[in-house]
Amino acid sequence: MPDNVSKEDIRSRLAVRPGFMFRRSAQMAHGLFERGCRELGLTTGQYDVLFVLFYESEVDQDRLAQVLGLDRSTTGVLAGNLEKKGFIARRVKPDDRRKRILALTPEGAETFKQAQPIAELAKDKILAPLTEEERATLFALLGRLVVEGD
Amino acid sequence: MPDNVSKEDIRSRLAVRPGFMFRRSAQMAHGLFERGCRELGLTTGQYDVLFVLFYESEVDQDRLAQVLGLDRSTTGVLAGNLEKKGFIARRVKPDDRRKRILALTPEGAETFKQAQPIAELAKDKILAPLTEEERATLFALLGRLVVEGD
DNA sequence: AGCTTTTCGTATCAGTTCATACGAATTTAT
DNA sequence: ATAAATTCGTATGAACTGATACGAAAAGCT
Repeated sequence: MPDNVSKEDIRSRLAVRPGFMFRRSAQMAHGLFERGCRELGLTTGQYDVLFVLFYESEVDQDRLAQVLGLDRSTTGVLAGNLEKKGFIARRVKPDDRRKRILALTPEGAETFKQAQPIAELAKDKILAPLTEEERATLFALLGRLVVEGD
Repeated sequence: MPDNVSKEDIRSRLAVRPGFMFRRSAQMAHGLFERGCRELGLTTGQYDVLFVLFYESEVDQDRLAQVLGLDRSTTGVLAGNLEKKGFIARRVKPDDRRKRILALTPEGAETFKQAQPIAELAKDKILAPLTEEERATLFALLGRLVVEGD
């Protein structure tokens, strides 16, 4: 147990721990997006759901969970909050009554479109310190870590 | 609103969004660590606190929050949970009675030591797909995104 | 058909995270 | 020295996240 450790020392120790750096990155991206989206009342998780629903139809909760890499409980909470806000609608799937089909409402689609420029701005701010090439490198590396199966 | 979008399409759309990829990375690291640490009853956030306290002494909550990049509420909850488990002790700082000095208990230090090999193993698993050089690149890039000020 | 297993969504509980607001203590300004 | 502003911790409320367990529905098996 060393003593007399400077702030820089502890910071550099933390800076090589993947768990810590990933949490900090996610936290920073989350904060930037949400501060920009404050007036729309959209959280990052909710934006992700609208994102999927905007580009894909006939999505049930289980599929949504798989695509977003979430478990069923979390997906249910997210969908519930979006339904409360009137941004998505849930209906039982006729062929398989265990499943609920999710779809954007007109308000949900409209809100998603309004959030697009905010999301772009947040993305730019987050990645501002990196060149185009470095951004590509970063996403390529992360893509190899984040495996589909989970 | 395009239709007939394949699973790969939506995945590749998500794969270039920093918010999404950072969340997924953090989620993966978090899950790996916590599954390994199950029997110790340590979460990643709690491990981070023990990590700082192990290498630094006379840490008050505000300083801890700064180093870990957390706000005061979160830090208070984390410290409270660790205190309940008997892993840390809190005492009022004599010079400034607004502050609480945090310190590892012997049990806390012991548990941290036991968690070390688990943390190393999780780190190896997470970064397994990358070479040493790629890992260095990744941390260098992330380090430039995660700014100290916030 | 009838029984078992699997799948999908939900409910509950715990932990993390932030925003906001409040009380106590300190510091600064007048 | 007294008043105002700032700082530190806490309390409350909301959202995200996973684990576990449960009920309903579908699929598989005998």
